[in-house]
Amino acid sequence: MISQTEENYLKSIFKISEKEGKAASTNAIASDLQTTAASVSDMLKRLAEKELIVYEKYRGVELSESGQQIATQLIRKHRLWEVFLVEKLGFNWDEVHDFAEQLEHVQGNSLVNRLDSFLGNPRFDPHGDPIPDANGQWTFRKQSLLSKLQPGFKGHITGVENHSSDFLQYLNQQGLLLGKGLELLERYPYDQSVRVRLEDGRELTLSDKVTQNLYLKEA
Amino acid sequence: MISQTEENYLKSIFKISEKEGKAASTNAIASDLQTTAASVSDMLKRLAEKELIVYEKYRGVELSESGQQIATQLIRKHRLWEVFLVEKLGFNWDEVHDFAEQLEHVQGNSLVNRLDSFLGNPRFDPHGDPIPDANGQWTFRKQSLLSKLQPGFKGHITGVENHSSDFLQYLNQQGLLLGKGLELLERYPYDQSVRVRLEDGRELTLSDKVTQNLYLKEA
DNA sequence: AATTATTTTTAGGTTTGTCTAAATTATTTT
DNA sequence: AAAATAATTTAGACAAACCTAAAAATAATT
Repeated sequence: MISQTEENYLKSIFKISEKEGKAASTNAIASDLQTTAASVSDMLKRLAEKELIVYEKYRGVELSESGQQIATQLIRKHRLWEVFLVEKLGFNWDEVHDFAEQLEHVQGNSLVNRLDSFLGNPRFDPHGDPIPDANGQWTFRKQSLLSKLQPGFKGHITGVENHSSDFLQYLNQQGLLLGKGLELLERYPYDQSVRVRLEDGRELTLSDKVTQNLYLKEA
Repeated sequence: MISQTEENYLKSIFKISEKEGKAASTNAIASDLQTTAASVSDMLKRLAEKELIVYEKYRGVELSESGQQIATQLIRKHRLWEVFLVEKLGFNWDEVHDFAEQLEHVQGNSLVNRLDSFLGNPRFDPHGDPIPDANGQWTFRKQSLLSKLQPGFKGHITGVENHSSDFLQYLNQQGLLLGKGLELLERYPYDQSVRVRLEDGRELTLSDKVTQNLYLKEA
């Protein structure tokens, strides 16, 4: 058996390893889970004993095969529940994270698999993040940060890098929702802000802080 | 803040007090929660300090006003999730208890209230048990155990007393589902078994063990 | 290379929830 | 009413998950 706390550690290690592309450091985990390095050190010993991670003292930590499987299924559950909360219960995309954080710990494969069918086997969650299937397979998608694209680019919004509710609410206000089409008109070198035209004809100026957190896919 | 364990104690005390009609004993709680009397004694002290229960040493325990509110909301959540699992995800009524037992601990009023709307504000769960509303109000319904009814009675199935999956699966097999109409033809005094005719014309003999666990309402 | 700074681990302690065994209180039986 | 039985509480321990403070190891700087 694996506790909810242990599950959260595995998820955190997965997330950090993925982003950094290398073993997760004790401090990075502590900061992600809002706890102390000492607590993390403690826990890593336990997780290593259960062979959920590969851990060398002072050298950071990576998930083992079984740890990776568990983390993947947690992310699957988290994101499917987010789809449920938005699609079926009518929550906004900035309101669902905390609920999903709890729901992902509910045990039982038949539940998550039936939920998947009920939702029509969605491949992406309300933030555009991919949902692994029951076998842990990911759907990949070519998408680029708006900050990396050139004027003249036409495409639609496919995801966000920053998931904070502040940012999501800002996007809501500006009508920058998932799937929305837009064209990149111009980039101002001075502050890297950009001018875009939405599919409804509206024109907006977006700061670099926005463009660095918005993913788009070519039309 | 209140832990999941504490929540389970409150629910157990609620259930026992309701059934026995008096304060819950330490032993009854221990047996219900599959733990020891010593552990219960420990926990009762903590719950009393938080004023969630009214507790007099050696005299059993009852819920306080706030304890009762929490227990009621837990039951509300449990039963609404059961409706979801059966109505939306297609589970059988004998498969949903363990999932609901986990889902009931998910925190956040907006979730349960939106779930309630999504399900069409059901007043009864898949076992016929009433679902309290957001204010903790219960819907009452006149229903009688089949064992207490007289030959000639006509009505339909409204609930079960025993919630074990064994019993629920037996009812499934016999087609004795919630809402099914039936007529009580005869009771055999020797073993208190009864002969009934279902709405589809089929006739069945039911043992006292069944009739003592099946609720009916007059047509 | 030596010193300084940072990161990580260890040591020791707290809280929650559990247990067994022993002591105490309540209830039932004789 | 006394004795026996049952129920409950206390005492003392343990594991999980956390903490602070101190020690040790690694990385960065001079």
